[in-house]
Amino acid sequence: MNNRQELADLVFPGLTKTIADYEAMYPERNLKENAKVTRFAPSPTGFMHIGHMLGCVIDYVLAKKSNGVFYLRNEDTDTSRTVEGAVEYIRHVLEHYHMEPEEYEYRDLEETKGNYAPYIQSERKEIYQTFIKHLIIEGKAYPCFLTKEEMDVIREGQARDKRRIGIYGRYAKYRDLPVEEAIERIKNGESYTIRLKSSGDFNRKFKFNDLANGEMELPENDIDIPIMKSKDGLPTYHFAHLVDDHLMHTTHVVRGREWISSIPVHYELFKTFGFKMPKYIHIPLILKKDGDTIRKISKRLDPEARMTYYEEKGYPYLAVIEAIMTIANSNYEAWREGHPDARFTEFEFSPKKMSSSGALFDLDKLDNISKNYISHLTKEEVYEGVLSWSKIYDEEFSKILEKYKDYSMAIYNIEREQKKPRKDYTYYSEIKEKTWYMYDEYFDSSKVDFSAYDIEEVQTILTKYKDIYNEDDSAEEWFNRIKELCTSLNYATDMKAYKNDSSMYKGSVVDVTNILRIALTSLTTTPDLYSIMQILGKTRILQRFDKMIAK
RNA sequence: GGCCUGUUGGUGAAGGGGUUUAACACGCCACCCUCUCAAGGUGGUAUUCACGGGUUCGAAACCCGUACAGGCUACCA
Repeated sequence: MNNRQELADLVFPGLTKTIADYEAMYPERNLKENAKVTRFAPSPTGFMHIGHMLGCVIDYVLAKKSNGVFYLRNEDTDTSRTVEGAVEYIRHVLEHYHMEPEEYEYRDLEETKGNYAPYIQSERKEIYQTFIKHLIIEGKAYPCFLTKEEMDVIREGQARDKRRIGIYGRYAKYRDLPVEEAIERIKNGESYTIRLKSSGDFNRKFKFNDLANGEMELPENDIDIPIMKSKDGLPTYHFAHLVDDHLMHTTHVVRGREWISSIPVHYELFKTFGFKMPKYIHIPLILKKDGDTIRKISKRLDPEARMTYYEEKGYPYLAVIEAIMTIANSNYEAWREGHPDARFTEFEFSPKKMSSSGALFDLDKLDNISKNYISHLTKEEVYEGVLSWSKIYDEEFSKILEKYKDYSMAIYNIEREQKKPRKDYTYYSEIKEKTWYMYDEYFDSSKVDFSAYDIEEVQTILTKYKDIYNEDDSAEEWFNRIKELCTSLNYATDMKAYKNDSSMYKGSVVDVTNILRIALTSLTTTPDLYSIMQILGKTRILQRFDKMIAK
């Protein structure tokens, strides 16, 4: 038994499997050629960012389009940051957006699916340790006894001397410590971390091809990065990435641009083990315009950074995905025009076409997409959408919706079933604001404001209109009747004539219809009045008129 | 300080040496249509691709500098 073996056994006693054992346990996936294996691998911090969502959607599209696998992995190696309920929240979001992973592990449900389990990193500790142990035996990793204070001193010194910061070269104090001495210190109970014994040369460059950014030239890593933490023996992100994506046979890693600077580390790690690197797609950061400056969207400052924002507002989930796809590939919109009914996963996503600089997430654009999307739904779909939204966010309104189902659907159907439907609902939370006056529960005649008009004139018009109103009128008959009323009261029916010489008239049809509109809805702007009156029905109409006349 | 990566309109962007007088979409503005809105229609919205040099008959596109912006530089992911 050589010394390094003794050290490895001391650090990791009782590990029974080898790397080869694990590789045998998790064999190649049996997939068609070019099938992509992607993963959504969030840290359970309890919230989800629009940037995470971008990555997640890309992962999903890549896998679905190629008949590959999209799986969920819980990256909880930082135990101090894990938040209770975070995984449940992620599950909720994936469900809400209908992007359920094919492989996952939900501890709370005691439910695991997939042949590469566990999918929770904290449950994979022994696997990582087996790989690290191998490195120690090979002399490619070593225990480091640097304390936090010592490292602070090193860093400050490096900063002062304008040198690169990090534990490398002569700063790696323990990389060449005699193995016996390391064994001795561990036996004495000293705290240590395991570091990679880097063999890279910072002055040497290597070429790396990123699917989104193309080829880049990066310096080799020469930093002895920590691969295992002293606190709990869990690996750092870099090492978990190596082991998991190797064993789970991930083909494409989608992650934020901030990871580009870690590529040299990952490159060295994969090279050290002789594993094939997955392909990488480093996606742009999502930026936001703040006054005159553009900055990274912030979960603290920008409510729209959090995915909860979109649910609370009631954007249809597919509208949000459409907006995200547009950010991902700007040719998506053109594709969508040609394939109005295709699912977004049919789109051939091209990493090369991603913006390499940051992407501004434009809420105006989202609103437009969402409006368009809602306008093309059926009245039943809109009803279902508002109902399920209001059940969570506006219980009172949901009761009303349930009570007046057909009536509500009729409202949503105004100018809907036509080639170019109305677009006035941007998200579900807005629907109540735009339709409340249709419900007697919300409409209040005493709050109708006619101060812009002469009240006696209003009452005359309403009284006269009541007499001629016929609920069976067609739209044309309805309007003709209003015109007749106009003529008899000296209001212009022809807008051009009225504009030419308004002094000849008391007002125009616009005044008359608006008076009717206000009396019935209390608003000056509504969708087509005829449709509204058809839906309100005779009883409600007469009731509302009478209340105004009596005032 | 070091290492990377960017920079095309109000926004997302297309374009990778000459059909670019810079596509498309959103936004904005004007007009038209019109019972108010919404929608729709028509037109407008970068004489120019951060700046300075160079290569070339020709550059937004290729090369070199500069400026600016962003990321990383943790026993966080």
